[in-house]
Amino acid sequence: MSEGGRRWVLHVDLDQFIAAVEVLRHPELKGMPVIVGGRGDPTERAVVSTASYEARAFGVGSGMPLRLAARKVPDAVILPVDAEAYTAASHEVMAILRAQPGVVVQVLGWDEAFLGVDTDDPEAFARRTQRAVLDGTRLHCSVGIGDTLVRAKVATGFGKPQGVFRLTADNWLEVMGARATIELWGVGPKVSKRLLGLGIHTVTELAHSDEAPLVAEFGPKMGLWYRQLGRGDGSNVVDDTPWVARGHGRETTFQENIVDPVDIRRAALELFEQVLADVTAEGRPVVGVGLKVRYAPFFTKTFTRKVAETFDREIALGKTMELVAGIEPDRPIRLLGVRLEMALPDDARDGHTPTRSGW
DNA sequence: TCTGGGGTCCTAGGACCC
DNA sequence: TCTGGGGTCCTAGGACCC
Repeated sequence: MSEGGRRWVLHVDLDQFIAAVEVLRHPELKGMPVIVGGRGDPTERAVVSTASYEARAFGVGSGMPLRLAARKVPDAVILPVDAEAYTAASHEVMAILRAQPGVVVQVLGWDEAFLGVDTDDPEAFARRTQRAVLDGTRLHCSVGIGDTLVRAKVATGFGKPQGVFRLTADNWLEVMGARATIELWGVGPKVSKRLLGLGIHTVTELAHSDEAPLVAEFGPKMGLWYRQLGRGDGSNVVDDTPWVARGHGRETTFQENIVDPVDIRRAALELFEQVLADVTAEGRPVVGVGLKVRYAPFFTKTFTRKVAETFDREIALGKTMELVAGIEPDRPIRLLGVRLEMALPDDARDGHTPTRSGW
């Protein structure tokens, strides 16, 4: 199966995936600004899931409030999120990726995956993979090539759209070194700010930083991890062990804030039943319950409770309602979430199941 | 402009035990 | 009044990703 050659990591990322799937089944939308989000109603509280490149040209991006996006692009076609359609398209793409010769596939989400492959010509492999995905699904993708997972993941951004880009130890600092740390995968607004507080602005500065201040600021694990991230170093192992969910949750944003305890209890109960159905379908005992409350205007609180390992609905429900009783009275609530943690299956408890950080 | 919904993982600090 | 050292478990909360 193997082509020989050295080990490469490829990161495959579908271009404007959700919008592209919508255009495939609504061909008349091709070339138009398409925005997918919420229930497709820009007067509701919701955010943008994906915008087509035509809409992005107006400054619309994922995570932006739908209301604002609609104002920026008055002519946009706004569609509701259709998770089932995207899941189906995703399965088709992943099946094609797994069919590539000699490849190990680790799925990261709806629209992206790592591929591990031994080859002397990763660019050619990437191009063949793009072709196979396009022929099989009519979807375009970009491919990052790296000698580590981190470098492959970051490389993809330079390949978009429809391109291929390679990042290795040889060109990592040349390409990334002068950039701000927030451009690293896993560094967000908070961490980049705290890094600035340590005098670290760029990727190069992070890569060459002393470990002591990083450890003092972020702890022994994350401190070292961030420096490694700055170097692009880390694992190059693509792990196709099936992902095992740690839990399931449901949350809902109320179009009108709620404050009445009766409404709160009813909403919590409804969410609980939905999550319980998801968890029951997996057949694993519940080991914890969690509640997430977003008070208006924007302040989030989470509570968790451990539950004796149980399948018992009443026990889990009782703990959930204990948490509900702790909600601050008289404060308007805009979001409520219920989450159930599940026991890991026996064969996954010894750390065999992959984790999503730590590479 | 006003911030979804689904997740994961890490850390701090308190309780408790020996 | 001043109070060890080590460990585990649990909860709350922070941060990030797609």
